[in-house]
Amino acid sequence: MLNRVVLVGRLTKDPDLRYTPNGVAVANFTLAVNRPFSNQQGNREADFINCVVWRRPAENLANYMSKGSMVGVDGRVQTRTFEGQDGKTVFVTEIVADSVQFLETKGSSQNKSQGSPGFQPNQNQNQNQNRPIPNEEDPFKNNGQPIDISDDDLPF
Amino acid sequence: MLNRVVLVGRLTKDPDLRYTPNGVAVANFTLAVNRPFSNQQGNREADFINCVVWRRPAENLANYMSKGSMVGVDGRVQTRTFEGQDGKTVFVTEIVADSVQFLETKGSSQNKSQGSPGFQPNQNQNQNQNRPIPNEEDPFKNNGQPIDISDDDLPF
Amino acid sequence: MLNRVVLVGRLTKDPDLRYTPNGVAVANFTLAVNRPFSNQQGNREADFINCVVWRRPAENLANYMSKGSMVGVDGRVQTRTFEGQDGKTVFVTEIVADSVQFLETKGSSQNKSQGSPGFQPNQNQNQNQNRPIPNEEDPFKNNGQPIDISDDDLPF
Amino acid sequence: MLNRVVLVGRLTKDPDLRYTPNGVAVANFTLAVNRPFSNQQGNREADFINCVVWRRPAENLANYMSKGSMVGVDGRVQTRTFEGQDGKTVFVTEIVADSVQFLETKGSSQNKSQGSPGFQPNQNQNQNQNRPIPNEEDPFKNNGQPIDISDDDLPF
DNA sequence: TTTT
DNA sequence: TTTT
Repeated sequence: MLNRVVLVGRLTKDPDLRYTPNGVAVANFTLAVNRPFSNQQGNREADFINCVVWRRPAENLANYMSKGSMVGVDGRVQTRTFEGQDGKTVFVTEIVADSVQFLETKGSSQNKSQGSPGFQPNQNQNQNQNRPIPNEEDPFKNNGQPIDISDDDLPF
Repeated sequence: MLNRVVLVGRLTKDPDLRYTPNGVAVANFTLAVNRPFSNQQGNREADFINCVVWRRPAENLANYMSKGSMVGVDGRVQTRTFEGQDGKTVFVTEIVADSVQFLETKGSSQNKSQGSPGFQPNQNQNQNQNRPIPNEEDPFKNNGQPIDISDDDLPF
Repeated sequence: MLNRVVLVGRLTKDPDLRYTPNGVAVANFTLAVNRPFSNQQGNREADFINCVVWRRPAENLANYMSKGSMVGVDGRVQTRTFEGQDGKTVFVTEIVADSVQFLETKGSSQNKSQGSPGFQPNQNQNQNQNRPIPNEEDPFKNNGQPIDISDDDLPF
Repeated sequence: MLNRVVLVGRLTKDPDLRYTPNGVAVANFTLAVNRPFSNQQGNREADFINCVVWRRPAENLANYMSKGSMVGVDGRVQTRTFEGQDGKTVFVTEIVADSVQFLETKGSSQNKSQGSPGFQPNQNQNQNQNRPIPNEEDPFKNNGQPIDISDDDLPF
C-alpha cells in the first residue's frame, strides 16, 4: 500500500495552531493550489486543500508562515470520521503533512516588517481555541506548557 | 504550484461507471489504503479514499477491476463544491486519477471464473445510473452509445 | 507500474536549451535540492539531480529561469544508455519533467534588471550547441526555426 | 525543498543485502518499471532504476522478495560520488527508499514452494560480499551479529 | 457506505 | 548487468 501526496501552494489564512489535552501541537491550514490549466470559461481555478501537521513542524509553521505564504507539503491522504453537530457522521478527507517546506513568506505584515533577510516569527496567532481536534497521534507529552523558541528551533 | 498524489490500495467495491450527458465516461471508486503502522490499540487502520477517473481509463477500470482488486493511482487532489439535498453547500475532496494501474485482479467472481492468465472483462456493471456527476471536463462526445471493446482496448 | 517524482530545488546553472534535428526543443538542467537534515559533521548537503524537459516547457524554462531560480518539477525517473567517448556503455539516470513550475526567479542579472513585477525573458542563452541529446520523443516538427514568443506564451 | 519518488516495479534480480562495518543492513536492488506507452517501434520499454534501502526494511526485503517480485517504493532521489577503479570520480543517481511495499511475491522458487498463503523467507541470499557500500547513515550498531527473525519481524 |  |  502506498499513500503519498506532494503539494505546493499558498496558505489561504494564517495556520490554526492548537494543542491536544496532552499538549501535542497540531496546526490546521488550507492550501490554495492553482490548477495548471484554465477551465472552459478561460479562467484559472484552484483547489483548496485542507491539511494538518503535528508537533514541532506545526509550531514552526504557525510561527513563521502566514496567510499568503507559499509552502510545500510532503504527506499522505487521510480520511476520518466524526459526529457532526446534528449527530450525523461527517466524513473528512485531508492531507497529513509529514513535513512542510517554507518556500516564500508573503502577505503577512509581521513577516515583512523588518526588511531583514529570512523569516520573522509571527505574533498574535490564535492558539488553543475551541474546536474538535483531528486524529491525535502518540503525544510527546509537554502538558501544554509554553515552549521556548531558541535559535536552534529555526527550521532552516 | 504542484499537486501530485500516488496511491496503491484495493477497491472497496466495484467501480461505478457513468456517462455525462455528452457521453463522457467517468468512473468513481474508493480505495482502501492500509496504513503502515498500527494504532494505539494495536490494530491496523485504513484510509478510504474517494477517486474519480475519466474517459477511456474509466471504462477500462470498470471492465477489468472489481471489489478487492489492487490498483495504483497517479493523480491529483481536487476539491469541489455542490448543493446538497438540503440546499446546503457540500465540500468534497477527492483524487482525480490521471492514470490507474492494474496491479492485481482479485475478489470478483467474474475475474476468477476462467482460471486463465490475465484479465477478463467484467459483466453486470451498474452503468448510467442516476447520480450527480463530478466536475465534467471537455468531453470526447460519443453520446453515450455502447462502446465496442476490441483487442486494442486492452489496457496492458 | 508507477513512476512519479516531485522535486523542488534551485537551478545550479542556466538551463541548456537545444533542438533535435527535427526541431524539437529539449532543455537539460540540474536541480540542487537541499536535504532536510544535516549529516554527522553537522552541515547540510544537497542532491544535484539531472533533469530534462521537452518542447514548449523547455523553451519557457530557458526563457524565464536561470541559475539560482527555484523551480518545482513533476516528472518520472528515466534510465538510458549511450556509448561513451571510450566506446563503453554509459548508464544515465535522470528525471524527465512533465511540467516545470516557476517558484522564484533569482540569481540572474537579467531577471532582476527591471525591478518590475513578474518575469523577464532571458537573453544570451547558449542554444543549439554540440552535445548528444537524450532520448528523443515524437517531435512536433518545426524544423528548428526561431520561435516567436508572443504574450500568450507566458507560462503563468 | 522537496524530493519525493514513488515507484512500482519488479526486482530485476534478488536484492543484494550487505552490512556496513558498523553492522548496519543495506540492500541494493534494481526495479524494472515498465513505461506506460510503447515507443515508435511499437514495443514497450522499461526503466531500470537503482534503489537502496537501509536497516530493518533492507533485511525484510532480502528475506521475502526476490527476482521478479513486484514492490512499491516510497523514497527520494539521491546523488553521490565515489572514486572509480580507474581513479576517476563516478557520479551515481539512485533512489533511497524510506519504505518498500511488498505487492506480489513471484518468480522465486522458494516463495512458490509452499502453496501456502503469504510469504516465505528466502534462503541462500548472498550477504556480506565485497563491494563498496553507498552513503552510510547513522548506524544502529549491532556489530554485524546475526539477527533473530521472530514473528513480529514479519513486515505485514 | 468500506478492501486483503 | 535487467523484470512480467
